[in-house]
Amino acid sequence: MLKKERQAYIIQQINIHNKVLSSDLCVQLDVSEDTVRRDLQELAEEGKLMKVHGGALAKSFHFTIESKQVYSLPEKKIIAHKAIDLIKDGMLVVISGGTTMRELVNMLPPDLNATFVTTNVPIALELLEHPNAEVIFLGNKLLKSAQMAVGAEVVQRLGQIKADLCLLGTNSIDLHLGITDLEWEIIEVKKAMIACAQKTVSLAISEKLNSSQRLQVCPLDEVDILITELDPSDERLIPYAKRGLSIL
Amino acid sequence: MLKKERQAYIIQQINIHNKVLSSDLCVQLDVSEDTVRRDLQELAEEGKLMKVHGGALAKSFHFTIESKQVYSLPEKKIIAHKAIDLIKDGMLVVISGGTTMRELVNMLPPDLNATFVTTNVPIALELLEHPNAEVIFLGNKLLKSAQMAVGAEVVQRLGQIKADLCLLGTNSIDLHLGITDLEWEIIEVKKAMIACAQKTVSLAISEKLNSSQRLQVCPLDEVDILITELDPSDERLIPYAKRGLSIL
DNA sequence: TAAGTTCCCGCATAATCACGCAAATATTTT
DNA sequence: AAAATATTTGCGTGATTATGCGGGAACTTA
Repeated sequence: MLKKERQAYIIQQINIHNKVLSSDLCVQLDVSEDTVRRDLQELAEEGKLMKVHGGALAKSFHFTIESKQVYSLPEKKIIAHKAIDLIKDGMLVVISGGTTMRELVNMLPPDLNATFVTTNVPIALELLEHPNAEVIFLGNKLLKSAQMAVGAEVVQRLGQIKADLCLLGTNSIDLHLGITDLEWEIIEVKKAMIACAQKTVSLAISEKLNSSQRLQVCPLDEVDILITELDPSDERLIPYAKRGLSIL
Repeated sequence: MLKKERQAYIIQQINIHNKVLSSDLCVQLDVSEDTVRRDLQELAEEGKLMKVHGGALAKSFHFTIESKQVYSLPEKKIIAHKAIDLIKDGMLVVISGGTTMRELVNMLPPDLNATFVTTNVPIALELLEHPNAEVIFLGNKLLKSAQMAVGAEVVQRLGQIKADLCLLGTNSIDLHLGITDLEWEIIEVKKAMIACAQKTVSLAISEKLNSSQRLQVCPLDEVDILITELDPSDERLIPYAKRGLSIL
């Protein structure tokens, strides 16, 4: 069996199970543990997976483990700042959750007169502190992990809205699947958010570029603008620009 | 199971429940307590959580506890404690806003399995921290002054609910007008809350007795139970008892 | 205070890893 | 096609890591 084949098999297993054990692989592939380990190491260097003691995990684990609850990372401030310029007086803005978004809300100019629609509780609370923002919370059952309202009711009500802008906190974005996320219920809501807005903006710090989770929120061509903390000319962004996204 | 996998699971649990017990984890993950403890310690060193005797807490939990002590008047604690006894497993509870209510939510026993309906943002956020509570947020336009959703949409959806209990944070209560409040939009919602519940409970600290605002929420006879920090035999409560309210 | 947990420490065991080397295999050159 | 070169693989060795267990200390709770 060829090396490439083996590695393809490993990736496949990772995609299915989100993890592999070296011990399993060396039986399935009929090679020594060393070989498996070397394969994993190589794949890890290519960023295809995450090597750990005893095997490897899908890259998505990285986000669970490294869940930076750090509120104000400088990167997030930069992103927030860029995004704020897109919001004009009188706009109706649909806004998702996440710490970047909270940062953004916090930085909104006090004299801005816009209406915000959200399903995320901390964001709503933050928006309430703004002197002029009108806040609409689409409620329903709340999802604990994301602190947001989810479900058919929310999706339906989003369908009745025609927004100018959709600001999307993005967990993972890559060229293949576009924007992806972890939980089905979140996907549903985000999809509806995108659908109801004229322009969709994805806010992602650069480390979330070229990573993907299991479930697709939307393909790349449904995203209009991509905002990262990087300079638009950064090479990491070029493939996205080629796909027609505006980069800020 | 891989170590990182375990740790990811722990982080997930922390994100959902804001806390974990070592004893629970070592059953769920099928490892010894030592291993769990070592995992927690490691995660604590990385700043992902906060280790405490018996388990670990989310890092944010600490902050919320500290900020909570600002509004924790002892009277409110007493009231909250009395009210909690009314909430049983499986109940559907409609709950309004206010600091007393926040105190109450904070003190809910972790093993309580109830569903809560609210329109108040900080209450919703607090409820999300509870490990077992199901939270339903009825959303719409948010009223800044009360940090809650108001409007016809909310009233209508409350009309579709049949709740066991309505916990009402009360600004003013007197013998003539019953419960009163300041703003029209709040009144509307509170009325609907009372109407949809089998039992209405008014939570008020004693200084709010015998005071009234401009607008009536409901007359006294629509309130079933009145909870204050006073002893039920206190003379200030006797007139209310005579009007048929249960006093706790 | 006393009982029951939980924690901490060191140790033993087993699994996993890293490294060098030589054999096997693949690729390029002649 | 043969030789030369490069790459890949497996194995042995010793180092590193992960885990469970015992015993005593520290903490919690009644």
